[in-house]
Amino acid sequence: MAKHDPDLSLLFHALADPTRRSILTRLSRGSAPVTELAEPTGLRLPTVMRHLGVLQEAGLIATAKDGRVRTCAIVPEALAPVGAWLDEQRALWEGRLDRLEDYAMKLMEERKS
Amino acid sequence: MAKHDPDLSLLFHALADPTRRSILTRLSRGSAPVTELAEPTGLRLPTVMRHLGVLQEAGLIATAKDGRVRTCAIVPEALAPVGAWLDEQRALWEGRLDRLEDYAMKLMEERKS
DNA sequence: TCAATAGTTAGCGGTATGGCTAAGCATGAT
DNA sequence: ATCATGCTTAGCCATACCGCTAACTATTGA
Repeated sequence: MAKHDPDLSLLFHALADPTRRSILTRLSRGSAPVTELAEPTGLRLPTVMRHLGVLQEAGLIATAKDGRVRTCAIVPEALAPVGAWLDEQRALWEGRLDRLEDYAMKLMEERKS
Repeated sequence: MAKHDPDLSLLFHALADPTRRSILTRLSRGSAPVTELAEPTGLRLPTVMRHLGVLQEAGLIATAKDGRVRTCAIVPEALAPVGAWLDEQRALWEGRLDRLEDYAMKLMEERKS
Protein backbone atom coordinates (compact mmCIF):
# COMPACT_ATOMS: atom_id res chain seq x y z
CA MET A 1 0.00 0.00 0.00
CA ALA A 2 1.33 3.39 -0.92
CA LYS A 3 1.29 5.85 1.93
CA HIS A 4 0.74 8.89 -0.19
CA ASP A 5 -1.51 8.00 -3.05
CA PRO A 6 -1.15 10.69 -5.70
CA ASP A 7 -3.20 8.49 -7.99
CA LEU A 8 -6.27 8.70 -5.82
CA SER A 9 -5.84 12.40 -5.21
CA LEU A 10 -5.59 13.07 -8.92
CA LEU A 11 -8.62 10.90 -9.64
CA PHE A 12 -10.83 12.38 -6.94
CA HIS A 13 -9.77 15.88 -7.87
CA ALA A 14 -10.58 15.23 -11.51
CA LEU A 15 -14.00 13.88 -10.57
CA ALA A 16 -14.78 16.77 -8.25
CA ASP A 17 -15.77 19.07 -11.08
CA PRO A 18 -19.28 18.90 -12.63
CA THR A 19 -18.02 19.93 -16.04
CA ARG A 20 -15.45 17.17 -16.03
CA ARG A 21 -18.00 14.60 -14.89
CA SER A 22 -20.37 15.70 -17.63
CA ILE A 23 -17.58 15.33 -20.17
CA LEU A 24 -16.95 11.81 -18.95
CA THR A 25 -20.62 10.95 -19.19
CA ARG A 26 -20.73 12.40 -22.66
CA LEU A 27 -17.70 10.33 -23.64
CA SER A 28 -19.32 7.20 -22.30
CA ARG A 29 -21.65 7.47 -25.28
CA GLY A 30 -18.70 7.44 -27.61
CA SER A 31 -15.44 9.17 -28.46
CA ALA A 32 -15.59 12.77 -29.59
CA PRO A 33 -13.39 15.62 -30.78
CA VAL A 34 -12.62 18.55 -28.50
CA THR A 35 -15.01 21.03 -30.09
CA GLU A 36 -17.88 18.62 -29.84
CA LEU A 37 -17.11 18.12 -26.17
CA ALA A 38 -16.93 21.84 -25.59
CA GLU A 39 -20.25 22.69 -27.17
CA PRO A 40 -22.69 21.46 -24.48
CA THR A 41 -20.61 22.92 -21.66
CA GLY A 42 -21.05 26.52 -22.73
CA LEU A 43 -17.39 27.07 -21.97
CA ARG A 44 -14.63 28.38 -24.20
CA LEU A 45 -12.24 26.01 -25.88
CA PRO A 46 -9.13 26.80 -23.80
CA THR A 47 -11.15 26.21 -20.65
CA VAL A 48 -12.37 22.86 -21.92
CA MET A 49 -8.84 21.97 -23.01
CA ARG A 50 -7.74 22.51 -19.44
CA HIS A 51 -10.45 20.19 -18.14
CA LEU A 52 -9.42 17.59 -20.68
CA GLY A 53 -5.86 18.01 -19.47
CA VAL A 54 -6.92 17.29 -15.91
CA LEU A 55 -8.89 14.23 -16.99
CA GLN A 56 -5.96 12.96 -19.02
CA GLU A 57 -3.52 13.64 -16.18
CA ALA A 58 -5.72 11.48 -13.98
CA GLY A 59 -5.71 8.79 -16.64
CA LEU A 60 -9.46 8.96 -17.10
CA ILE A 61 -9.30 9.76 -20.79
CA ALA A 62 -6.86 9.25 -23.63
CA THR A 63 -6.56 11.42 -26.71
CA ALA A 64 -5.04 11.12 -30.15
CA LYS A 65 -4.71 13.65 -32.90
CA ASP A 66 -5.58 12.80 -36.46
CA GLY A 67 -5.00 15.68 -38.79
CA ARG A 68 -6.26 18.75 -36.98
CA VAL A 69 -8.83 16.84 -34.99
CA ARG A 70 -8.05 15.49 -31.53
CA THR A 71 -10.29 12.63 -30.57
CA CYS A 72 -10.94 11.90 -26.90
CA ALA A 73 -12.02 8.62 -25.39
CA ILE A 74 -12.59 7.27 -21.93
CA VAL A 75 -10.25 4.81 -20.24
CA PRO A 76 -12.60 2.58 -18.25
CA GLU A 77 -9.89 0.87 -16.20
CA ALA A 78 -8.99 4.24 -14.73
CA LEU A 79 -11.89 4.08 -12.31
CA ALA A 80 -10.56 0.91 -10.72
CA PRO A 81 -8.51 2.57 -7.93
CA VAL A 82 -11.54 4.62 -6.94
CA GLY A 83 -13.68 1.52 -6.71
CA ALA A 84 -10.97 -0.27 -4.77
CA TRP A 85 -10.63 2.55 -2.26
CA LEU A 86 -14.38 2.73 -1.89
CA ASP A 87 -14.69 -0.99 -1.23
CA GLU A 88 -11.84 -0.86 1.24
CA GLN A 89 -13.44 1.98 3.17
CA ARG A 90 -16.89 0.44 3.10
CA ALA A 91 -15.41 -2.74 4.53
CA LEU A 92 -13.87 -0.74 7.36
CA TRP A 93 -16.85 1.50 7.95
CA GLU A 94 -19.51 -1.11 7.95
CA GLY A 95 -20.67 -2.62 11.19
CA ARG A 96 -19.08 0.19 13.14
CA LEU A 97 -20.88 0.78 16.37
CA ASP A 98 -19.15 3.95 17.33
CA ARG A 99 -20.95 6.38 15.09
CA LEU A 100 -21.92 9.60 16.63
CA GLU A 101 -25.45 8.54 17.48
CA ASP A 102 -24.07 5.62 19.41
CA TYR A 103 -21.53 7.82 21.05
CA ALA A 104 -24.30 10.17 22.10
CA MET A 105 -26.28 7.26 23.48
CA LYS A 106 -23.26 6.09 25.39
CA LEU A 107 -23.00 9.54 26.91
CA MET A 108 -26.63 9.46 27.97
CA GLU A 109 -26.12 6.09 29.54
CA GLU A 110 -23.21 7.41 31.53
CA ARG A 111 -25.15 10.45 32.60
CA LYS A 112 -27.82 8.27 34.10
CA SER A 113 -25.42 6.69 36.53
CA MET B 1 -31.11 13.66 -12.82
CA ALA B 2 -29.75 16.72 -11.18
CA LYS B 3 -27.80 18.86 -13.61
CA HIS B 4 -25.51 20.33 -11.06
CA ASP B 5 -24.69 17.82 -8.40
CA PRO B 6 -23.15 19.78 -5.56
CA ASP B 7 -23.29 16.66 -3.45
CA LEU B 8 -20.92 14.71 -5.65
CA SER B 9 -18.63 17.65 -6.14
CA LEU B 10 -18.37 18.20 -2.41
CA LEU B 11 -17.74 14.52 -1.79
CA PHE B 12 -15.11 14.09 -4.46
CA HIS B 13 -13.43 17.30 -3.43
CA ALA B 14 -13.32 16.19 0.18
CA LEU B 15 -11.82 12.86 -0.83
CA ALA B 16 -9.21 14.44 -3.07
CA ASP B 17 -6.91 15.30 -0.17
CA PRO B 18 -4.59 12.65 1.32
CA THR B 19 -4.79 14.17 4.78
CA ARG B 20 -8.56 14.01 4.73
CA ARG B 21 -8.54 10.44 3.46
CA SER B 22 -6.12 9.47 6.20
CA ILE B 23 -8.38 11.08 8.77
CA LEU B 24 -11.30 9.06 7.44
CA THR B 25 -9.29 5.85 7.61
CA ARG B 26 -8.25 6.73 11.12
CA LEU B 27 -11.87 7.34 12.08
CA SER B 28 -12.87 4.01 10.62
CA ARG B 29 -11.07 2.51 13.58
CA GLY B 30 -13.23 4.49 15.96
CA SER B 31 -14.37 7.98 16.88
CA ALA B 32 -11.76 10.40 18.14
CA PRO B 33 -11.34 13.94 19.46
CA VAL B 34 -9.80 16.62 17.28
CA THR B 35 -6.40 16.68 18.95
CA GLU B 36 -6.03 12.95 18.58
CA LEU B 37 -6.86 13.23 14.89
CA ALA B 38 -4.37 16.03 14.44
CA GLU B 39 -1.44 14.25 16.02
CA PRO B 40 -0.52 11.73 13.29
CA THR B 41 -0.92 14.31 10.52
CA GLY B 42 1.90 16.53 11.72
CA LEU B 43 -0.32 19.53 11.01
CA ARG B 44 -1.42 22.31 13.32
CA LEU B 45 -4.80 22.24 14.92
CA PRO B 46 -6.43 25.05 12.91
CA THR B 47 -5.35 23.33 9.72
CA VAL B 48 -6.85 20.05 10.84
CA MET B 49 -10.00 21.85 11.93
CA ARG B 50 -10.34 23.13 8.41
CA HIS B 51 -10.01 19.63 6.99
CA LEU B 52 -12.61 18.41 9.43
CA GLY B 53 -14.84 21.24 8.28
CA VAL B 54 -14.54 20.09 4.69
CA LEU B 55 -15.30 16.51 5.66
CA GLN B 56 -18.30 17.59 7.68
CA GLU B 57 -19.51 19.88 4.90
CA ALA B 58 -19.44 16.87 2.59
CA GLY B 59 -21.37 14.89 5.18
CA LEU B 60 -18.59 12.36 5.59
CA ILE B 61 -18.20 12.92 9.30
CA ALA B 62 -20.34 14.18 12.15
CA THR B 63 -19.09 15.84 15.30
CA ALA B 64 -20.43 16.61 18.72
CA LYS B 65 -18.98 18.56 21.54
CA ASP B 66 -19.01 17.24 25.06
CA GLY B 67 -17.46 19.63 27.50
CA ARG B 68 -14.41 21.02 25.80
CA VAL B 69 -13.82 17.91 23.71
CA ARG B 70 -15.23 17.58 20.22
CA THR B 71 -15.63 14.00 19.14
CA CYS B 72 -15.62 13.11 15.46
CA ALA B 73 -17.15 10.05 13.84
CA ILE B 74 -17.64 8.80 10.31
CA VAL B 75 -21.02 8.77 8.60
CA PRO B 76 -20.88 5.57 6.53
CA GLU B 77 -23.97 6.33 4.45
CA ALA B 78 -22.22 9.39 3.09
CA LEU B 79 -20.24 7.30 0.63
CA ALA B 80 -23.41 6.05 -1.04
CA PRO B 81 -23.65 8.74 -3.74
CA VAL B 82 -20.05 8.09 -4.71
CA GLY B 83 -20.73 4.38 -5.06
CA ALA B 84 -23.88 5.09 -7.02
CA TRP B 85 -22.12 7.41 -9.43
CA LEU B 86 -19.33 4.90 -9.85
CA ASP B 87 -21.72 2.06 -10.61
CA GLU B 88 -23.61 4.23 -13.04
CA GLN B 89 -20.47 5.17 -14.91
CA ARG B 90 -19.12 1.64 -14.92
CA ALA B 91 -22.38 0.48 -16.45
CA LEU B 92 -22.05 3.07 -19.17
CA TRP B 93 -18.35 2.57 -19.75
CA GLU B 94 -18.33 -1.16 -19.90
CA GLY B 95 -18.49 -2.96 -23.20
CA ARG B 96 -17.60 0.22 -25.01
CA LEU B 97 -15.83 -0.53 -28.24
CA ASP B 98 -14.81 2.97 -29.10
CA ARG B 99 -11.88 3.36 -26.77
CA LEU B 100 -8.87 5.00 -28.20
CA GLU B 101 -7.10 1.75 -29.06
CA ASP B 102 -10.07 0.68 -31.08
CA TYR B 103 -10.30 4.07 -32.66
CA ALA B 104 -6.63 3.81 -33.59
CA MET B 105 -7.21 0.36 -35.05
CA LYS B 106 -10.12 1.67 -37.03
CA LEU B 107 -7.86 4.34 -38.44
CA MET B 108 -5.27 1.79 -39.45
CA GLU B 109 -7.92 -0.29 -41.14
CA GLU B 110 -9.04 2.70 -43.13
CA ARG B 111 -5.48 3.51 -44.10
CA LYS B 112 -5.05 0.07 -45.62
CA SER B 113 -7.75 0.66 -48.18
C1' DT C 1 -3.35 30.33 -52.88
C1' DC C 2 -6.47 31.80 -49.40
C1' DA C 3 -9.72 31.31 -45.99
C1' DA C 4 -12.14 28.76 -42.77
C1' DT C 5 -11.63 25.24 -39.17
C1' DA C 6 -9.63 22.88 -35.00
C1' DG C 7 -6.52 23.16 -31.57
C1' DT C 8 -3.00 25.28 -28.92
C1' DT C 9 -0.33 28.64 -26.10
C1' DA C 10 0.29 32.64 -23.22
C1' DG C 11 -1.22 35.24 -19.88
C1' DC C 12 -4.70 37.85 -16.98
C1' DG C 13 -8.11 38.14 -12.88
C1' DG C 14 -10.78 36.62 -9.21
C1' DT C 15 -11.48 33.11 -5.93
C1' DA C 16 -10.43 28.91 -3.32
C1' DT C 17 -7.17 25.92 -0.97
C1' DG C 18 -3.91 24.56 2.39
C1' DG C 19 -0.53 25.76 5.36
C1' DC C 20 0.78 28.88 9.28
C1' DT C 21 0.79 32.14 13.82
C1' DA C 22 -1.37 34.65 17.32
C1' DA C 23 -4.84 35.47 20.17
C1' DG C 24 -9.40 34.24 22.29
C1' DC C 25 -12.72 31.40 24.87
C1' DA C 26 -14.66 27.90 27.23
C1' DT C 27 -14.10 23.85 30.54
C1' DG C 28 -11.75 20.94 33.86
C1' DA C 29 -8.38 20.27 37.44
C1' DT C 30 -5.91 22.25 41.46
C1' DA D 1 -9.26 31.77 41.80
C1' DT D 2 -5.98 30.20 38.79
C1' DC D 3 -4.00 27.61 35.38
C1' DA D 4 -3.68 24.06 31.86
C1' DT D 5 -6.23 21.95 28.18
C1' DG D 6 -8.82 21.75 23.91
C1' DC D 7 -10.79 23.89 20.69
C1' DT D 8 -11.98 28.15 17.99
C1' DT D 9 -11.45 32.51 15.37
C1' DA D 10 -9.06 35.87 12.72
C1' DG D 11 -6.02 36.79 9.51
C1' DC D 12 -1.68 36.23 6.72
C1' DC D 13 0.86 33.98 2.76
C1' DA D 14 1.81 31.23 -1.26
C1' DT D 15 0.02 28.46 -4.56
C1' DA D 16 -3.57 26.30 -7.36
C1' DC D 17 -7.99 26.50 -9.79
C1' DC D 18 -11.26 28.04 -13.18
C1' DG D 19 -12.93 31.18 -16.20
C1' DC D 20 -11.66 34.44 -19.88
C1' DT D 21 -9.34 36.93 -24.27
C1' DA D 22 -5.96 37.37 -27.70
C1' DA D 23 -2.89 35.65 -30.66
C1' DC D 24 -0.69 31.68 -32.91
C1' DT D 25 -0.15 27.09 -35.49
C1' DA D 26 -1.59 23.65 -38.42
C1' DT D 27 -4.72 21.31 -41.30
C1' DT D 28 -8.35 21.16 -44.78
C1' DG D 29 -11.35 22.77 -48.51
C1' DA D 30 -12.54 26.05 -52.16
